[in-house]
Amino acid sequence: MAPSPHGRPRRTAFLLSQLGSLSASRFAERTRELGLTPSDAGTLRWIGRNPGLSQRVLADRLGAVPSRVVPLLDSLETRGLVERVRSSTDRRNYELHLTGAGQALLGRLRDVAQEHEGELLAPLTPEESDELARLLARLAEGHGVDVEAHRDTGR
Amino acid sequence: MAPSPHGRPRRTAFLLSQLGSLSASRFAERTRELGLTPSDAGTLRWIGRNPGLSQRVLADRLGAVPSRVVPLLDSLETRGLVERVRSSTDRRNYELHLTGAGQALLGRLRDVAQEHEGELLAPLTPEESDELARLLARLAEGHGVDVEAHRDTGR
DNA sequence: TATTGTTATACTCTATAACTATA
DNA sequence: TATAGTTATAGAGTATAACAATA
Repeated sequence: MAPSPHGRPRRTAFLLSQLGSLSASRFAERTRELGLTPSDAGTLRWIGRNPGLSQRVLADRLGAVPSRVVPLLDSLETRGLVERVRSSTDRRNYELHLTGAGQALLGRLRDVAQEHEGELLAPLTPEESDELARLLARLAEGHGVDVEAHRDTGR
Repeated sequence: MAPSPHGRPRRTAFLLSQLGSLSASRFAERTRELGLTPSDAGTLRWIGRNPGLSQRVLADRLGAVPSRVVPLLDSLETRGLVERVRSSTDRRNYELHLTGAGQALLGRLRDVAQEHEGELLAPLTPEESDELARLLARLAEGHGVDVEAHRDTGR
């Protein structure tokens, strides 16, 4: 890319990294208030949208390795948020479901996500927020980032 | 924040996290080709801009703890990129400097950063890139993010 | 023989606290 | 007594590979 009009190099990519990190850490603070890590939150989201999915598929969706989701689900199951049900058709794998408590928490999680969104975009006007959303969506599309994928970036 | 005009919740904050993570990991790939971690790169940048600074100050600038910068500098010093010079006025602390090789590598690092910027913004027109830079700068300012600070987010 | 989920292990990254040497 | 830097240790997070159960 060419330098900016004044000859000073642009740092937009770097700024994007910094703000992305800020957004992720602020969101992690909010999920922590719900007793969840960002990985917990992503897992609840995926199971909520795709009830009955297997651990193998969940691992793929999260961009994680199967052994990684074991302690993740152990923790959520212990807290009564998720259930592992043996598949009757293939007894090797589980069908994952949210419990009632899990669904309720997922609802609160969505509220929290919207609050987070509002706080993050507060410095912008509604028009600017719209424009930013458009530009980021275009950038994501150009780089093949799946907007729906919930690959948690961790902290 | 209010939902988007069509009632579907916006995911701009999440998109920002994802793209920030993408930007950081792509940059890490490029620095790795130079034999540097992102932390190495940030350290070279800070010393290059502030020759003679102490490890304590460097740690503050990097947002790290003093014990963290020890192995970082050990590695850079072993590779002949950085020098630790005992301060003559206060023999407790070091004055950090880049060697000639360190300065040369910092130059290549700047080239790499600009290439990275170009690749990342490639899906946008120049006008859109300008607009994105403006919006992100406004967002950073609103949240008190120091644009010059080089707090590396890690991977 | 292949696949799902599990366990055991190890590796990376980082922070905390104790230590030394100077001041 | 306070500060710069160092070392030792421990913790979080994650991946790799071997394993048991089922297909």
